[in-house]
Amino acid sequence: MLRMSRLTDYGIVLLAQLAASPEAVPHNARELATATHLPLPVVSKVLKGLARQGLLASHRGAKGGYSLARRPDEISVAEVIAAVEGPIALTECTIGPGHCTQEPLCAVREPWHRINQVIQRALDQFPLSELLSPAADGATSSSGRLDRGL
Amino acid sequence: MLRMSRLTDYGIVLLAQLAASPEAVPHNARELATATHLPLPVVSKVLKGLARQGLLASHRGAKGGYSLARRPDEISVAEVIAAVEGPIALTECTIGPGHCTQEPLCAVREPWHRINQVIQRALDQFPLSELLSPAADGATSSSGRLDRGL
DNA sequence: AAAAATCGGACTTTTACGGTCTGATATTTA
DNA sequence: TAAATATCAGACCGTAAAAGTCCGATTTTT
Repeated sequence: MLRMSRLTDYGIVLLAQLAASPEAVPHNARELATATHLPLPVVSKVLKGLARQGLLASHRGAKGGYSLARRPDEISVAEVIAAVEGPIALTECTIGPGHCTQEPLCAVREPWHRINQVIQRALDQFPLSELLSPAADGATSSSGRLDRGL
Repeated sequence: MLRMSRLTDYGIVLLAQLAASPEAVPHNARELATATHLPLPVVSKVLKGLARQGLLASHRGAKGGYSLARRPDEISVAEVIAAVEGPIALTECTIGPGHCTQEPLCAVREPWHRINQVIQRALDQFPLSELLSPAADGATSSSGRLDRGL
């Protein structure tokens, strides 16, 4: 299935939500949870991770929350994936030496590395800004816009 | 980690092994297991799956075994992945409607679909035959093909 | 008839994912 | 200063999927 962790998907959704909101005002986990219809504890966990990896700036205390650390066009999908679930590596040996017991005998290690690079490159060039759905256009810029219309 | 199932890796290794040997004669599971240093039951399981998906031709009985169903340059990495672990789908909603409860509200479903296509296309154009040749210009040719059609 | 294979599937074990919870710390507000 | 509201760090657990094993049936060759 070549699947990506669901947490990563949540991460993308949350970042997209933040990117869609015009102001630089931090949004807290509760807000984002209701806006995205995701359970609060999960949202909290994901945001924590993204903040630690430097994709989000966190502001503690009352009136605190999270805001994008960079502009949406300067954050790539590859970065988000790597932030949530570690480096992009289709096989274990792609991470680095010593992860696979068959390393010395393996014939396809180097080719896998090439394939991995292809994907890495594709995701590197996919900025967060391009994730904003064309259906939701920016005309509704009056209020917080944290409500995605039901 | 964006990781791929280990079984899929085995599948690639096994197919590469078959592609490397002068064709015609079928190779049985035991042979391939010793050649690739993988446990026999696993090899057997993977080969079965690949045969069922039409990537391998199976020959039962004594002197039987498996052989490639097509030429190595006519089998793509994408096909192998799909054969072992189902369709390439980064998120559940990529498989088809009805897999994700948040479908109607989700803002990033369509963008994910685009990303998925990028990867799909890249893997589609990566033939098994390119897994054998020791690189050289593989990376450049791959990046040359890497065209995100948006 | 015997040997050597695949075939189909059930089965067990293990890992890791998705999700929850709690206590500590920082910041604002009254 | 005290209370309220956040993030922060991490442990914790249940389930599901992955990884691997095994067996009986079937097919083919010798």
